[in-house]
Amino acid sequence: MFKLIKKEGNARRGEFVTPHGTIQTPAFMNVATCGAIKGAVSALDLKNIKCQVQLCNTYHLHLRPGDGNVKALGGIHQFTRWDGPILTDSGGFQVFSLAKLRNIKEEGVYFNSHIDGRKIFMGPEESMQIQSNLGSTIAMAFDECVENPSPYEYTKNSVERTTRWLIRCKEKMAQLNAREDTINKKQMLFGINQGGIYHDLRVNHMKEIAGLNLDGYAIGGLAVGEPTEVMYEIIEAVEPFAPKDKIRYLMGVGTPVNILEAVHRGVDLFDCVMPSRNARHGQLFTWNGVRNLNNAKYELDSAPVDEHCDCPTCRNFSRAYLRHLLKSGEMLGMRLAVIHNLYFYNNFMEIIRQKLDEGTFEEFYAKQREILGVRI
RNA sequence: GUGGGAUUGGCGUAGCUGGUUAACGCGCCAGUUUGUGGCACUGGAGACCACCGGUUCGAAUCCGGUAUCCCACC
Repeated sequence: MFKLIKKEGNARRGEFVTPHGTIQTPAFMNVATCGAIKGAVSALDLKNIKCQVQLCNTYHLHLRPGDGNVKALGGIHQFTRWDGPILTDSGGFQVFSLAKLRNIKEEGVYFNSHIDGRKIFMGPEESMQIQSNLGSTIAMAFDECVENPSPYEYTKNSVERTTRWLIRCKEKMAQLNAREDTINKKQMLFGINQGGIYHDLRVNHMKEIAGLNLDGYAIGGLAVGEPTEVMYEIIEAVEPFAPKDKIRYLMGVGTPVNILEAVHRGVDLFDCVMPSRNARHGQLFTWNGVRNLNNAKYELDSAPVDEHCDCPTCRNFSRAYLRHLLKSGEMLGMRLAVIHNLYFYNNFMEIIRQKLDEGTFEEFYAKQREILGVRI
């Protein structure tokens, strides 16, 4: 299902074939946690911003509107009207981000709903059942994303449990895919590497899960507070042990520079809330660096956000207009900003693929890593 | 006309039994945001406390007057 087309150093150009279409990699997944990209962006807009794949969240959709309802309405593709690939995050990250309301046991995790406080339970089987009901293209294994920093012993025990959970996920997924009434009988499953900042735990875990013949391999538990250098080191440590013939996904990352660095180190797939969240707060990514549109200097600036951008926002609207809309709290301001940032990310990935095709990625990497993070 | 109340950074207010750098919200300015509980979070600039005078070691705070505004009554 994953075809490695070309390599330049460790950087990989590939294709990931799914029942909902082929993803050209490296690729960025557009985050639509509750079935919509925050900022009033629908599946119809995704066609115009070079989106290949979107990411929805198991935990959030389970609570609202309920995975049973989504299944009754034909599944997440029919529901959101996006017919391309959809990856569902397992709810594992919510174990981490809702830490104050959780109780982790061998069988799974007891949460309190953030909506009404009601007690809910999610384990590997429940997560797979929910993701099967949603009918996503790719299901993520149910894992624990340990907070950073965590003690070695805690992390070790957690990783071992995450492995046991992964085996249960795989078994449950096989059962569900064999059922008559399953929406997507070819639902894929990705495993998730954990181990905090401990290289030996990371490497051992990756070796262990590499033998399970999963559809893809994610690196989780990074970009959760550790220095970016530590993140890069862990990618370097783990990469040699990730199967060469499987797609690699770095969860939750990151800035354009982070992505560039990770592609350089052999990662194929990304997702991050940063382009959408930062857009809503006025921070826009451009080829010259990062712009804060709230800044007073844009009050009379009639240029587009990025002169080198062909997105619907930049083709039509000025920095001054966007600044005005954002300052006024108009929804349109967020929408136009989110559209720009997601287009920038998706286009950025397209350019990376192009450079890999041409064999000029390393040159591009060396130049852009100095530019993309600067504030302008 | 009489009585009562008000006047504090751009706006709305707190502080008023007198005591070091006058507080808060909004706005403004800047920064943060990494598998999205939250259109968020952090920081900053900005006020001779309406004006004039008095009491006091010391007044945004007490007293007198002036101005403007609000309410009630005639």
